[in-house]
Amino acid sequence: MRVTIKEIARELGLSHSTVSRVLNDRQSAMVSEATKDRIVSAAKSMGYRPNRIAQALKGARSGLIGVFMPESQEYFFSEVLFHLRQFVEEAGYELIPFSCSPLNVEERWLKLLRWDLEGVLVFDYLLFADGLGQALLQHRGFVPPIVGLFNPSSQLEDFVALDFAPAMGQLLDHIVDGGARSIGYAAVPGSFQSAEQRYSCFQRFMIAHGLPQVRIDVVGGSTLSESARLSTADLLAAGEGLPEAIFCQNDEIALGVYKALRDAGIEIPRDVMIAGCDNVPYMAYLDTPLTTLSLPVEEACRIACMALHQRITEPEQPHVRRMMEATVVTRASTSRSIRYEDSAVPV
Amino acid sequence: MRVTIKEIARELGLSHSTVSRVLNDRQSAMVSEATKDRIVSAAKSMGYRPNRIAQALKGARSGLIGVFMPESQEYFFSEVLFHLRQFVEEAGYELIPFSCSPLNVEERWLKLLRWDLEGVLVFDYLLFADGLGQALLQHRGFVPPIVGLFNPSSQLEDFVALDFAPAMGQLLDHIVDGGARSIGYAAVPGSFQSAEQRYSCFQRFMIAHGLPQVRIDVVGGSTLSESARLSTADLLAAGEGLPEAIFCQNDEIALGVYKALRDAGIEIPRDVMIAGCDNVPYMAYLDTPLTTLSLPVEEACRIACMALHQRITEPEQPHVRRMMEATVVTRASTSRSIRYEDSAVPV
DNA sequence: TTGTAAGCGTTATCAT
DNA sequence: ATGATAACGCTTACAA
Repeated sequence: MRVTIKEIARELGLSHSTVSRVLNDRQSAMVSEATKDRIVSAAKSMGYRPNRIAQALKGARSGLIGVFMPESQEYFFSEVLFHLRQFVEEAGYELIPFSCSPLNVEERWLKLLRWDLEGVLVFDYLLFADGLGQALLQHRGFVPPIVGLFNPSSQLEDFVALDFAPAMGQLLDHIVDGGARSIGYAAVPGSFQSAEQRYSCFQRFMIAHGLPQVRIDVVGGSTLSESARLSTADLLAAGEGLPEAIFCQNDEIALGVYKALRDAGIEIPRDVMIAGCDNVPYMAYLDTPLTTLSLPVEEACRIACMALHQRITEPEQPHVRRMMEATVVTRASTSRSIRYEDSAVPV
Repeated sequence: MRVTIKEIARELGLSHSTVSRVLNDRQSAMVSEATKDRIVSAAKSMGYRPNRIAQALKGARSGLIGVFMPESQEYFFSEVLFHLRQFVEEAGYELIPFSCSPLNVEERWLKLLRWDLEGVLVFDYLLFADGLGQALLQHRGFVPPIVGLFNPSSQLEDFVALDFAPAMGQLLDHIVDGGARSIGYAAVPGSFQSAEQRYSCFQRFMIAHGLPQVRIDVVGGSTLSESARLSTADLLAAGEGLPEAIFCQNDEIALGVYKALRDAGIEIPRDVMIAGCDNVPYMAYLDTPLTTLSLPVEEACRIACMALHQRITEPEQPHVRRMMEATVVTRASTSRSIRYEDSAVPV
């Protein structure tokens, strides 16, 4: 059996409240040194460990923070999870991730809410897809503080999101400067809002510059990279000619496009330039390193965790609606003349 | 405030036990249809959600399973976490990850034990480094069922681990068949047991075949790939000559080695063959796709979760000490003649 | 300085 | 068919 404070109390002939006092160091000031010592050493020798479940039930603090996230293997999500865990644990909470697919969002969200979490971090483009989020948040009953992640048009009161517009502009300028006229946009059709923001940036830029744009739909395949490789191979087989540059919704897609082109003997960036998004570290090690948009993921996670912690401890603080900017990491895949070694961006 | 069964009871002029009965569908057989309906609809309209913390405190089941894991950004760990979460959630639990660094293993382990988890999945080479694990498990007090992950020499009663020996043998045969004589082993010095198993396989093979071996220590740098790239570049600068093939402890290291060689104008596999370990999917998309050892991660996670679930529900079952075999994924980075498209292994 | 008792939200065993 | 009550392990007024 588990060792409880009652056990210790019984063993020592004390009451369990005295034991609790000492072990929590709450009102232990007024406990005699003698009994204090007895209790501490008994606790140690008996292997006492406070029961967080009981503490959570009693007190206001459960010490748990939830993450509501898509069930995805993309590098981006594991990177985010890594940093969130780091910051949440630093702040003395434990992080409990709830993943969901488009099919069970509501079920999982309700499951999450059962754990009386102190706060929740939400990839909220997911929650708000199809207005589902509105419906969910209007579920009656208490909902803990929520901080939204990475949705620039978040409906939530607190959120941290990314602005791709400036970086997209710089990147497209750089690509056009390099001599490309027609530019393709490779993406999974029907994507989420944060991705659509990138697409509308792209469209506006192309129209403003009077350049021809091509949409490359990434479909089929088992993984994102594989989908992209196959879709690009199909495009090549169709023989309709390629755009002179391709911007990809993320680095996984860029990798598949890259591979399909290389396998077809197409030179990058000479024949076609490629750029991705997310700055997946592996992409810097390709024979032709990939230009990409870099997201301040760690910093965003830090801010999100701080915001949540603050909302938990001081509920009346003003909202946190923080936009952060992506930056361009120019590498060889878009650089026809100079070969940039790494992340230096000549503006 | 949160809606509780007491609230509902008060609202309806019933006792909270009746409400509980109905909402749990336990002894609700003997509750009149009328009140049953009233309770269910009241619960719905008031937004009642059962409090898992209270349920956990009362009953035996907390519904929580912990993962004790290193604080690492390697792809392998996020892959494992992804699959564990999937299977654990399928079985109706929630997964709560506890990451730790070598510096705070004990502290984190004790934190974990406070959550009266129903079971724990442990990367136990971590727990058992320096005999710490033995010490930890001998902490007095109740310890929940534990299943060890990926440590072939696990001290735990239940574990799932990987056997690299057959795959290592096949891979080295394949490399030697391809014409390489001297082979390097690139690794971070002072690694864990499961990595050391690979190294001793390598050593035995090389000695048995009378071939010269080179140890390449991967040190410095901020990420594993970067360490490997720098270490390899140093080796090249030293001008001592390279081995004809290099086996790398994992794919991240292989990627860094690959990049250093390519940047130096060295052809792969013509001048030097490279192989890695872990089958990180990105590595299949390099200009010269990387040969690697593929681990049955998903299957191993499935078995580990099943084993834990079984140990929880039927504690008296026999131990699960399951070894699974890695397989060779032969790709172009070790294939001087034929270019293998993907995973086909000609034995 | 220490003990008693109430209560957190449940479930479960009694009564009624 | 329903209600009263105890219990899970803990914290915390309040009493002694």
